[in-house]
Amino acid sequence: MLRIYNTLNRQKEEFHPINPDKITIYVCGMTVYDYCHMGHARVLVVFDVIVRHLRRRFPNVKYVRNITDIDDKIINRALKNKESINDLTKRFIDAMHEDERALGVLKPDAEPKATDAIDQILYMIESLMEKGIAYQGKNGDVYYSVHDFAGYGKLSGKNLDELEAGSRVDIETDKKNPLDFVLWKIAKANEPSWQSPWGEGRPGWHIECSAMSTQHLGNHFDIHGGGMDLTFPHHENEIAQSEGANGHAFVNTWMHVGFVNINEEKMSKSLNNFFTVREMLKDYSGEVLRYFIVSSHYRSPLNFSKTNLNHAKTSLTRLYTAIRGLSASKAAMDEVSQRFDYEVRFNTALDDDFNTPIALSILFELAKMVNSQRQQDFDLANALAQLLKKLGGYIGILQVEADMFLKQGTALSATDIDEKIKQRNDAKDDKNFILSDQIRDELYEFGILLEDSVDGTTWRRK
RNA sequence: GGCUGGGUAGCAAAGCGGUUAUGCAGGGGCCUGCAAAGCCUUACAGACCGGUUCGACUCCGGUCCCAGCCUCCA
Repeated sequence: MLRIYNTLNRQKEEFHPINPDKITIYVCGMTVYDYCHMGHARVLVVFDVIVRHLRRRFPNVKYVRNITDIDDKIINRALKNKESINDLTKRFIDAMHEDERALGVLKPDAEPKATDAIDQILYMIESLMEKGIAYQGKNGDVYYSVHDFAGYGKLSGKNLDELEAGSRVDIETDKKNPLDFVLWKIAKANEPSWQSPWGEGRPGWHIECSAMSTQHLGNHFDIHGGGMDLTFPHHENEIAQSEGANGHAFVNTWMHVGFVNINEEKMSKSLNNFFTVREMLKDYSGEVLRYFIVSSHYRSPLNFSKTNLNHAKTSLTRLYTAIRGLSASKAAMDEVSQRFDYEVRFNTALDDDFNTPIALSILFELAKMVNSQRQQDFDLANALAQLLKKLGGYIGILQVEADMFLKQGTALSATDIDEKIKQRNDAKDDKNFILSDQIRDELYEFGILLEDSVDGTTWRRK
């Protein structure tokens, strides 16, 4: 039984799909005006893990993750860079796709762009106008009237009185209420714009997600997710727009991913304390970044540091070391999967609100079993190693050859290393341990670690 | 000020009203020419103060501290 923490009710709930034959999930993706940072990476990886699990649990899952490609920040950045908006957004969409691949993130079933959804956006705004929930201000902008939607605040646990009491003085007199938000913005000179019944303009932030999710998944769907900072106002406003326009329950389960922190502080653009994915990929493989992300629960804060990234690398090395040189038939693997409870426990962990730390701990138990059986029962060790690799695949790790992971990124070529190993083994045969240790130390300086065994000497990067 | 979360061993990170989380690091041992890897073994927790209970890290109340949202943010 799958249980998911629902922000709407602030508790874990049994997941009851609207239609078990077709699970529907929408995640708010990037606004594409810059490279993905680790916070974006976390959302991408977390929902990748979630969707992988849903796909094993249900026959058909439709996963939609949008791209917001029109927005003030995009316009400003394009102006600053002296490039067209199209060039800018295309560049960062491509970069995002590269980062995703490095992180082992599978493609969503649909990846709609806001600029391709203008018709749906206009249609939705018209519905809101007809129902009297939206109005056009004196400046021409179209606003959503929060007082005309009864459920406003139900997701973020806010109520309008408190919000107004705490809100900063807003001098914008075009709005009836300071909390009203823009649905359609009248274009200024040289801004991209589309025709609309209210004048040339562009969509406000929030409406594109209501329009795209409805377009791809219908008025009512199962799961909607994003970073925790989207709870308010973005998701609150989406509910107001969609339920206001459609007169229908919008989303059953709202999921929010915790922040990536640096020194106990949220990583964010405004604090300028962010690290981009591609920056980190210079020093760490995408799989290490991915492991780092799944090593904590998705709702907990994730403290970003080199130390913690190194921990992730060490942990992953242990798992790869366990499966190194082992393989078994599917039949043998299926047999051990039945005989032991690792797979059941692994799935149970993921069923409990996608508890990846517990799932990982089971992988380590399995690794220990593999290692201890290597001498005792080699066939069993092989089969268990295969199972370990399969379970890793459920969360998108352990899928490259162990040697590739263990040897990647060394300064010396494999042939040079092999030559050194041969020299060392000759020295060892002559009992010249001073020389053999010297060669080993020399390689260690290059980040190469030697391991002697009965089958000979192997190496891996430190 | 209002509303959310959270404070777990040296570090990271979970579950759980009573039984080993897990990984790294540490101690002891096996293995090794010595290492590395691996195995066995061991120590180290639950911010503070009360309460409930036969028994609380786990439930309840209070105190302190931290983070986040209330403005663009994943």
